[in-house]
Formats: sequence, C-alpha cells, structure tokens
Amino acid sequence: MVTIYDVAKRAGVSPATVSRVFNGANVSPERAQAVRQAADDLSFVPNRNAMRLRRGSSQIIAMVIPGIENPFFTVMIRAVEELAREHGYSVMLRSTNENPVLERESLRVAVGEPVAGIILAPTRESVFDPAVVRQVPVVCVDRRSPGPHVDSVVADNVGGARAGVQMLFDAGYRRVACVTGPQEIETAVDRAEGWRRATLDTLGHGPDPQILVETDFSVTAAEAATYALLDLPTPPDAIFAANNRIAAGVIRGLAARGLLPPRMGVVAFGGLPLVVLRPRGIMVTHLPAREIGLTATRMLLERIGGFDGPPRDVVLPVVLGDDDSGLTLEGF
Amino acid sequence: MVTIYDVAKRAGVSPATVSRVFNGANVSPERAQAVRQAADDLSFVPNRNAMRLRRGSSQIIAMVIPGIENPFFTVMIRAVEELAREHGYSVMLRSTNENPVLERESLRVAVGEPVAGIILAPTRESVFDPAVVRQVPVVCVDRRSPGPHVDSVVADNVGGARAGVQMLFDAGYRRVACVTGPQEIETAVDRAEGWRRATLDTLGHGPDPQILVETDFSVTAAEAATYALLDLPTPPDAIFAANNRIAAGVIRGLAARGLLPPRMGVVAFGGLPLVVLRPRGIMVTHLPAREIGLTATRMLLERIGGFDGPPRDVVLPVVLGDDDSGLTLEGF
DNA sequence: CTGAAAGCGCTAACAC
DNA sequence: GTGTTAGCGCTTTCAG
Repeated sequence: MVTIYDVAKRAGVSPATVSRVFNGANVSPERAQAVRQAADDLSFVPNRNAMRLRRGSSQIIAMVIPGIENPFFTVMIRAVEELAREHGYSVMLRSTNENPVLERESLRVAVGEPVAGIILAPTRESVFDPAVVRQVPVVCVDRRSPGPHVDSVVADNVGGARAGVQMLFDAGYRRVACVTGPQEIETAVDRAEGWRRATLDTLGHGPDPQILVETDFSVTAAEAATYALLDLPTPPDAIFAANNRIAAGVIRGLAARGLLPPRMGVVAFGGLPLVVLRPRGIMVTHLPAREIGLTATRMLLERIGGFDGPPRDVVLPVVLGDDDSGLTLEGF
Repeated sequence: MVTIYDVAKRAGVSPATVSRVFNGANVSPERAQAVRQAADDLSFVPNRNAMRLRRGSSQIIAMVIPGIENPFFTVMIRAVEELAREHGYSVMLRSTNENPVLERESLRVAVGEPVAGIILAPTRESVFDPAVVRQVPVVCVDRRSPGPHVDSVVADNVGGARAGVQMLFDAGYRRVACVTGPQEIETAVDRAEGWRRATLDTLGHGPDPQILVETDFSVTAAEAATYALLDLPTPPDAIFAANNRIAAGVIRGLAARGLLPPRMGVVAFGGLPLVVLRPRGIMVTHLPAREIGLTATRMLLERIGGFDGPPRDVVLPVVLGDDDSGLTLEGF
C-alpha cells in the first residue's frame, strides 16, 4: 500500500504537504507539481479509512431497504445516489428482505461505519435500537417508523388509493374489489383504507368485505386471489391492486380468464413493473419514488448539517394516470 | 462517539479487553459480561474505520456495474452479495451508466477504500488505470476486460445466440433478422456473430445484411428497428433480439403490427424482463446471471486469498427455453 | 507556505 | 487472562 509518506519521500516534501495537495490547500506550484508527479508514479490513492478516521466523518449515507428488485426502490435509490453524490456523499446499500433481524444488523453496521446518516424503509417490527437513533440521523421512507419518532417521507397512500378507486367508479364500475398486502404493513392498510373510503363516497356504504383480499404482496398470491374473487357468487367488476406485484398477479389472473379491461376495470397502485405488453385500459397511480428519495435525502442532509428541529412527516401526492408514460421504463 | 475506552472505563477493564470481547478472544466470563453490559449502557458500536485501518483489510467487495435497473445485474448482485456475506464480506455498489469517466472514478474510490477486491462489468473503453490493477484483484463479469488482462467470467454469447437462432430455424422460420446492440460492446458483437453462424449453418450462406440492425440496446430503438424491418421489401419472418431491452422493444413493435408469435418467431437472448403478460410462443435463452456472479465471487475470493496464477477466462453456458420458468420473477 | 507532531479508534504484539 | 503500548494512514493544529 502506497502512503503519503512514500509520496512525500519521492517528492522531497513532508507528508503534510502531500496531504495539502490532495485537499486543495495552499501549496507552491512547483511542489504541488512534484507531489502529483510522485503520486502518479507510485499509483498513490489516498486511504479513505485513514481519512475518515481522522476526520471523524464518513461522507456515506446508508440506505437500508427491503430489496433492490422492486423498481420502486430502484428508482428511489437512483434519486438518492444522484443527490447525495452532488453533495459529496456516497451511498451504501443494505437489503433487509423485510427481515427485522437483518435490518437490525444492517443498522448497526451502518452506525459502526460510521455513516453520516441513514435512509430507512422500516420493516413492520423494526424497533431500531438506541445505538442507532442516538448516534446518527435517520429518515424513514415509504413507511413511517414504527418505533422512535424520526423524519419520514411517505406517499399519500390513503388519498392516492381513494383517487385511484374513484377513477374506477367514475368509469362506471360498481363492484370494485381490493387486493392488498399483509395487515402488518402500513402501506397495505392505508391503501385498503383509501379503497374503503372511495367506495363509501360513491356507493354510500362501505364495501362488501368479501371483495377485500389480503395477500403477501407477491405475484403468485395475487394471481390466486384474483381467481378466488372471480369465483365468488357475485364476482367484482373491477379490481384495485394495491401495489405493483399485486397488479402483475391480478393482470395475469384476468388474462388467464379472458377478462382484461375494459371487461374488468383495473387500477394498479404504484405503477406497473416493466411491462412489455401492457393491456390497454389499465389505470395506474404513480408512486413518487424519485421524489421520495430526493426529499428524504434533502432532509437527511439538513440533519447531517446540524438541523435539530422536531421530526417531520412529509406526505407526497400520488399521481393518477392511465398510462405509464415511460415511467417504468426509466433507466432501463 | 462512544469508544472502547469509554466502555473500558465503565467496565473497569482495559481497552484491549473490550476489544477482545468484541472479537471473540478469551476473556473471563465475568469480565466479558461486565464489558457487554457497559457497551449496552453506552450504546457502543465499534468504529469500523478504525478497525479496518488497524487491520489493513476492509472485508468489502466493490461491484462496479452499468446500473441496477437491469434485472440481469440485479440477479447477479444478489448472488454476489449472498456468497460474499457467507465469507464475511460486504458489497459496495457503484453504477457506471456505461460511462468510462464514472467507471474510472468508481474504481479509484474502490481502491482508496481500500476494498479487498473488485467485480467489474467494464465499459467499452475502460482503461482502468494502474492504480487499480496493481493494488487490488479485479474480476470482470459479463464482458472481458478491454484493458489489462484479468480474470473474467462471461456468458457464452456466441454459442448461446447460435443455439437460440437455431431454435427459430428448427421451428421452420427461414428469414431470421437480428436486432443487436452497438458495435463497441463485446456482447452485442458476439451475439450477432452467433446469429450469423446459425444462419450459415442452416441456410448454407450468410445472412442478408439488411436484416441485421444495430441499436443502442434501448427499448425504443429496438421498437423502431422492428418497424424498419417489417417495412422492408422482403421482411423477416422471425427476429433474434440480442438482449432483454431489445426483446421488449421488438415485442412491442410486433404487437403493434399484430405480428406476435407464431406469425413471427422471436428469440429473446437473456430472458425477458418482468413481463406481466408475456405473449405465448416467445423463445428465450437464459443468461446465467446468478452463476456468473457466484463464479466471479469465488474467483475473486481466491485472488484475495493469495492465489496468484495467470488470468482465467471462464465462459458459462446459456440455457435454452421457451418459457421464463419464473426466472425473471426472481425475488420480485 | 511548510514541517513536526499529535492523535482519530482500534488491534496485536509483548510483557506480566 | 489481562494490561501496556505502538502504530494503521491520514489531517490538522502549531510553530517557524
């Protein structure tokens, strides 16, 4: 490993001078040149661990999220990465797989890094230990913190779902089913709540409990749920799919039965995953993934910068549409 | 920041003992307990920078790849992450966007980290500077290194493409077009070469140059290319799509013209991206993304472990199929 | 403008 | 088993 001492020796200067050259401090041109030359000759690259240890700050933001497979997070990661980079920060990713144990471990690792801040999509039971909250600023995304009260940035799940379901009613459908996720996940509950309200608004009474199905947010479970709904004595005439995986499953199920829109209405909450052949007529509400990432990063940078106000809850609007507008193709 | 000194003081032991407790060395049970208690009280988390600086090793593997949006890389990342974790390594991701400048920067950052090793999907012009190769083991994935000769793990692009195109001929199609990527990208060229060979094998003469189209590996360009092919005086009766994005574009184009399989044959090289409604009859060759990741990680770990043999080139077979077999739904 | 020197928090000899 | 001590490579006072 080449160190500043090696470079200093070769350039005939002191280590401090080498450090200064690499940190933009004032050094006479000739010496600076000599240092650069020596550094190149030796292929010197500054050791960031030593730098960070000495400086006590890491310029790293940890992102702890369920997984990178979900395009929603993929887009969010990109946004965070770009904005963070502009401010001189790198992003370190850790997947939790929705597993609180992995989450806990990842948070500890992040604190020990030590990272400058953490962006976290908390799992349902996430009780992040004091070591985390006490030492590093945290901003929650997508879901609010079930534990300590910290900054959070979430989509307007209730409002977005309500508006999405309303689109179906407005299009003339009368019996709108809801396929959502597990009850322990905030977003799943909120979206179902939006569905309930839209139904109440339009029909004057709450929805038939039979046409609410909770799944595990997986494609296959949603497909099965769709068949179950269609096999009901009084099947629905439209389905509200509470996230992108569910939408995929629902559409598969409907396609298998030859009941694609407009025969059945479909609203996909959060946009469809990359779709090669999207059947026409599927309505979509777009989750502001990028905005969530940008906002969270901004808030985190404020905290890192010393802002010390009370926790803030930001709720970002969901955009309605009947078309992907290339959104899900983003970056692909 | 809580340090081992704070913990040591509170537990009434020396810093070394604290360190030992956290590193599994032999410490008497009572003392160990006292240390743990003190650490908990203070929310102590070991500072990894100090640890790494002292130990001189980072237990981090850098993955420098075009982007995480492509499911091919997503799957690969997962594989690398899992195997690396088993061996006590973390993975640090950097996207290059196929941009050599970003790549160069990412590699320098990685070297300066310093990471234990690098897994790199090199961009076409990647000339990684001496600072990298000289100091850290590198394994290239997906594409061979255009610069220094290092270990590489790639898919059998020529062979896979050839076999894929052969499936089309075997199914009775006679005029198989090829939509591939830019000429500067090794995989694009190799896959076109496979197409050429299969054509030669079957027809006894090389393919009509008119039905070879180079795109920029984007969905929209591929869709446009498809229209252009269909508008030819003698349009093709089948299309070989050289990667997943291209396949998406081709299928979109064919769907718009009502020419989906079996009216037109289609082979998608590398599997389709998550498809909600995949038209039946599309043939697929599966890129061994997971295998590439695992193999590369294994090879890298060997190098990290001190293996010093000459660079190895591993070529992994491509699997044929007419069905996604859930592969593209992996983890989603 | 430049050099000497003191650590950042941790681990690993080395003594006891 | 345990404490003492000397750095890992870097930045940053503090003198000069």
